[in-house]
Amino acid sequence: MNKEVKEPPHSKMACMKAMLPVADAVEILRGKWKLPIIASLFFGTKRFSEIAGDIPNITDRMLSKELKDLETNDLVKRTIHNTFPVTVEYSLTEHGESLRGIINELRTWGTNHRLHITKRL
Amino acid sequence: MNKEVKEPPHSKMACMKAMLPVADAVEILRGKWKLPIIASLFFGTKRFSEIAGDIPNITDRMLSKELKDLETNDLVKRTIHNTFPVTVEYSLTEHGESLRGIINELRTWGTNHRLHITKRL
DNA sequence: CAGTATCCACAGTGATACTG
DNA sequence: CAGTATCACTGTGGATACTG
Repeated sequence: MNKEVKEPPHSKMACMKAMLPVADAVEILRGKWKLPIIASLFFGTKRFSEIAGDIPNITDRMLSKELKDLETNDLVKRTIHNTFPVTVEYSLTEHGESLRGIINELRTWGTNHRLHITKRL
Repeated sequence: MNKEVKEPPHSKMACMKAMLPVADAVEILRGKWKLPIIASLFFGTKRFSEIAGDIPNITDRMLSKELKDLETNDLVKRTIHNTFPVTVEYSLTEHGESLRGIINELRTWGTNHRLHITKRL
C-alpha cells in the first residue's frame, strides 16, 4: 500500500526508483574487499586460505564476512569437503560470472576517468 | 620506486591493479546520495534548492558535500550568478554525461540481479 | 584449515542552528 | 538562496585472541 499520492510518469519519485537497481549493483561491489575477492575468484575455484593469500592485508574476519555476503547474493558458492581438517572451496556461481561484464565496463569508464582527471591537472 | 620484488605478468598484484580503476568508478557512485543527485542532474541544469527538492530527506549539508565531491571529480559544474540573492546552478559536465552509459549498464545488471534473487526465494 | 569472538577506532550520515 | 558549523550516532572495518 503506497502513500495516497499519485505519481505522474516522469516524477521525481519515478526517477529515484529508476536508480534503485543501480544502487543495488553498486552496493554489491562496495566495501574495501569485495572487488579483490571477486577478482581472485575470476581465476577459478579457491580455498579460503588461497583467497586470503591473494589479498594483502585482509583479515580472516573480513574475508569470512564478505564471502558470506557474496554467498547471500548468490554470487559465490561455498563447498565443504569432508577431509581432515576440513577444506572449503569457493567459486563464482553462474550468476557471479555475470559480473565480468559490468566490471569490465566499470574498468573502462574508470580508466577513462583517471586519464581525464590527470589530464586536467 | 616500487618494493624490490619483481612481479610476473599474471601475479596477484597485477590482478589487484586491474581492479583499481573499477574501484575508482564504484567510489564515484558510492554513498547514499550520489546516485540521486546525478539522476536529478540527468534532467538538466538545476539550482541547489531544486536538487534538494528532487531528493527526499537529503540535508543541505550532505547535498553541499556531495556536490563538492562530484565537482572535484569534474562530473558536475557549478555556476554562480551575481543576482541578489545569489543563485547557483549545477549541471553535469561533458565528462559527467559519460556516466549515463555505465549507469544504464549497472541498472541492467541490477535489475537482472533483483529478478535472479527473488526467483531463488 | 577455516573460521568466530571481542573490543576498539574512525568515517559517514543525521539534526539543528546559524550566515553572507 | 545557498550554504557552513557543531554535535551526536551508527556502522564498517582493524587488531587480537581463540576454536572445531
